[in-house]
Amino acid sequence: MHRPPCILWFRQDLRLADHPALAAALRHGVVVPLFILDETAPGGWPQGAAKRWWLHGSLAALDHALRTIGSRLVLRRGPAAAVLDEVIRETGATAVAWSRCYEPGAIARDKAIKAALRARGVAVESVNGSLLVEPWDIATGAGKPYAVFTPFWKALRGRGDPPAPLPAPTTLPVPAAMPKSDALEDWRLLPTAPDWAGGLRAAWVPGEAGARAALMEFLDHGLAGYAQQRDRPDIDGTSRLSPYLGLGAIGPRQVWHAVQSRAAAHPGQGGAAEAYLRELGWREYAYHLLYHWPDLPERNWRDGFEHFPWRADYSALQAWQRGMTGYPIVDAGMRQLWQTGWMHNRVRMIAASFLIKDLLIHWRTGEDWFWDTLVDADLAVNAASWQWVAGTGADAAPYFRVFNPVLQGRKFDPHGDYVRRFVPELARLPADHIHEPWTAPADVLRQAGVALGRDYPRPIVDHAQARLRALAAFKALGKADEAAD
DNA sequence: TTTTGAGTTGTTCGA
DNA sequence: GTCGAACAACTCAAA
Repeated sequence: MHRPPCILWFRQDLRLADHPALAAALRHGVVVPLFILDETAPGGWPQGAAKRWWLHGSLAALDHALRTIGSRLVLRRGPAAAVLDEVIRETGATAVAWSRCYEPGAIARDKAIKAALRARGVAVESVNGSLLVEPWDIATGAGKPYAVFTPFWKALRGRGDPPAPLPAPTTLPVPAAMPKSDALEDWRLLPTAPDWAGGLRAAWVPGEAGARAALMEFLDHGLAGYAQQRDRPDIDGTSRLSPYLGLGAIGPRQVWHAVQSRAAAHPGQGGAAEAYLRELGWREYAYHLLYHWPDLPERNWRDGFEHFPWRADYSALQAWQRGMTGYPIVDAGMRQLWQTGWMHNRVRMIAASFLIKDLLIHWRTGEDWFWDTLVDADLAVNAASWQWVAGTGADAAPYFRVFNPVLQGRKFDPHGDYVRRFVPELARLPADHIHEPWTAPADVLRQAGVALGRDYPRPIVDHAQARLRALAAFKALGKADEAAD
């Protein structure tokens, strides 16, 4: 007697280890692993181009991993509810399991699907597979969501370690007849004409095995120096786990426990481990914010910015996007993003500050660009981070904090190696001039083969002036508020 | 209820 | 060259 199968609906949890929904599906006996490409998904944030590339690689890897344990991935395209109905009909499944998503569009979709399925007698299990803590499961003493990070982190950290990660199954029973599957290639998630993904392929191995390798690399070579070196884009002292966390090739509980056990074995690394766990805490906090303020990606979290005089300067925006602002650390970051689908965190702040404060362009414009170009594009993290830099967000930077791209470059890329890597036309400039080529003596420029305005742009704005302009605009905002009151 | 201390990531200026 | 203060005020979280 065959038991009816359970559909495991993969979404942003494309892995086999530490997968509570998979464990739940397995308790039913037979499992149909399903991924649905739903390009009509509600919410207004269709997956960006770089993330689609990442998705392709992650799905290929997941299918491969499933085949090693006797199963395979079923790919279907269409509205999620309709596709689920189809697959339920085809397989006779009596249950569906998934890991929760927290984007407002996904919540609405899943709620409707869950109600419809249960009304028809299909069991639904939705579980937490992607967060250390459910956003509704942590609150201030007054029972409200946290609007400041530090107390949020203290509360989360104070809970001790999250549950230990679950092992990956060694075998996955399949139904007698597996439903048909689309061919991944037919989904055209990869760019063609032109194929701009060469830099992404060189930089990344999507999928669960790639995530494990990145984690090991970080534990062996990044963790010990993390507290000091995470700000150094030339050294790459970060974990580079963000794209894997984004589609769930690895989960935060796995990362947490791996870091903790490494720190336990090397007592000197306790401080570094805490610094890193705190960054996981920021990811959690972004989800906390998005859940409780679902319009975080669209609207200023902090009131009073509705009438801020953002500039519409298309040519400046384009210079920023293309890495042609004339500020080497900004341009290096924007080109790293374009080429590899990722940017070092410190440089993200510098580049974001430049767009918002130096160019006075709306943070949503930057949010959109990052959404399209980042392989780790994450609605919660992206929105929370842009709002933080803009000063419109929770716990935001004070308005007078304006990054100076020259000082930041000197401080965090002291030899200029990061700039040299991504702005090769400046590669021969010596370190003491590489972050402000426009002040380099003529003979230094000549020897380095740089003619400003020809090989590399002059600065599109004067930072000192732009800073004053920003300070005045943000200050006027406060006054306008007072006048309105 | 009121009070109090605190709040990711910076820069500039003047002593 | 180094160092502390100013840059604003506000709101949050907890006692």
